[in-house]
Amino acid sequence: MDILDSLKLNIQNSFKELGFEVATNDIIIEHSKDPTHGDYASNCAMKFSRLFQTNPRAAAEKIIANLDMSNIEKVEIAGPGFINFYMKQDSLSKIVKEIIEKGDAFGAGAKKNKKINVEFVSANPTGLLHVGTARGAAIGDCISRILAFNGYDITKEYYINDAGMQITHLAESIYARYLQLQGLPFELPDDGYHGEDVVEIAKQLLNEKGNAILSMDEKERIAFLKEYGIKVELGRIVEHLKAFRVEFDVFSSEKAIRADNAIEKELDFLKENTYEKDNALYLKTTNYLDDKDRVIRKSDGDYTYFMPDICYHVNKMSRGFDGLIDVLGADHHGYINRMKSALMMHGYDKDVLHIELIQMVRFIKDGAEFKASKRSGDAITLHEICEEVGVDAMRYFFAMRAASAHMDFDMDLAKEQSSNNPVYYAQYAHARLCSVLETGKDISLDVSGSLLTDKSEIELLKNIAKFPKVVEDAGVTESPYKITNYIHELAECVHSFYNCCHVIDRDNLQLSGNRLALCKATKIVIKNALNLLGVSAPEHM
RNA sequence: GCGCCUUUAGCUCAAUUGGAUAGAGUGUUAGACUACGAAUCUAAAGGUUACAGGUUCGAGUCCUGUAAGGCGCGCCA
Repeated sequence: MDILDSLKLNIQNSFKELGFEVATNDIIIEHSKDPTHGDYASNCAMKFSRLFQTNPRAAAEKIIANLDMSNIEKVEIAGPGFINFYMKQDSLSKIVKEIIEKGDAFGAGAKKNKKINVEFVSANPTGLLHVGTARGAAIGDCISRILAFNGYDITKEYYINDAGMQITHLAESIYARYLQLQGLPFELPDDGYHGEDVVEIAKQLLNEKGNAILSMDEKERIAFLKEYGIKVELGRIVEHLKAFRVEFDVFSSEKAIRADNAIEKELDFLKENTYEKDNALYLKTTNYLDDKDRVIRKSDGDYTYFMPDICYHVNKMSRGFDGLIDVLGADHHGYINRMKSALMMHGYDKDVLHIELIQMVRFIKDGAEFKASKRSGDAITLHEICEEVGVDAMRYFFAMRAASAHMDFDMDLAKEQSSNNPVYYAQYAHARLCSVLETGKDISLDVSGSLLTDKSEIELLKNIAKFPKVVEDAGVTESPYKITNYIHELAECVHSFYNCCHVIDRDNLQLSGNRLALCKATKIVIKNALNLLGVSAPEHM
């Protein structure tokens, strides 16, 4: 059992002795920010002072009197009624052994036996991924990794909108370029895609098929070009995402979802929640969470985007997931309540679907906002920026901030690849530890940690010990930035320790053995933490 | 006009979900290698948490109002 849990239990037992039942989750133990407040602190005396019908400090006295002191050096009551704990050295240092034993698994949560589906990116395969989608890709992937480490069964899914108008526009654009390449008269559609990538596809098409496309009738041609275009575009997207260390378990196609009359069946299921108005079919989402009913079938007979998406979400639930997470751009926020409403019509709780909104990224270039548009083809692609900035820096940068925070991406700074980038700070700490361990590889490790008493060593011990709690917190709040904050804190401790404690001293092998073991344990934690972000932990830089 | 998000140090962001003196990075200033990696460390300076009320032992955090910015508000996706 880790040190925080045992403290909680200790306090809980003390309450029990006094005749009060308190849940472990209601007992909060904090890491003291200020060393004069001890190693850990609890506000339980203040929080539960009502139980005691006395003031918090007097309540604290009673709680303390019933504590088991075997791991505790001393206890103090401070301020309005905080209880500050000073731990015995060995209760802090035993974490070293535990981490080294658990290795890659240190920090992982127990199996939850819950299946969670995380859908993210899901960009239309109509062009290269641009940097705007990169934030969603990074955060979606980090959330998946964090939840998996917490013990959930995670399926990462990409939804391909291959049945809508956008794809038709893509097909028309490819055809226009195809005509152009052969010197024939052509016209780029207004709603088309004007990027260089479409020209590439047309060239490839010409190479493979020659002028065979010309002889197709329009319907056949569009169908063929849609499929052809999607295959090429999606292939590139997948390739670039892979380079960004984002890989999906499942690709779902809108076209496939629509097959087998799925929409009609769904409509039939929903029929009591629909009504016709002006020849269009409305879904009564206002009966649930929405502020407005939504059209699902237009007056021309086509379905709106919402309709197949309902089928898609129902489809996901039917595959046995306990929860769905959609990572969407913040401009889709109007979408949350209508989709939850649709799922509620199926009897699901509104909380089975959790939508993580990713706020807009503003790109700054040469000190001014840079507007990038996909259709005009002047957007900076994910692929380009990865090559310039590096995948580690990109991923860390995006993970660093809460998804809900508006964020500026300074392209010039990012491209600078200077030591300003916080990812190097963490990676450097890891590389340094590796280097020390290499230098002292002939010295046998002492995992007891009994000689670790320096202030910087104690700080480091406390920090590596709290990793499992950080993982859990980042999991329940779906917040990768909590991992980056932690990594930074940890790296700070490492560098500080490194500067004031000389690790390898051949005249004092016992102390060296203690410190090398601490280095090894810390190295494991940094690596595990970076892995949750999909950032590498290099041994040399 | 309505809805969602945001407002904290010069700039970019945190604050253990209501706790102690609001913290990091960056930028500015002053120091530190004849030892394991100076991409580092040790300090200093920088704040009326947008504003006004309210809730309580206690508010950056919760409730109300005001102001500023972003994004939505389609039989588009």
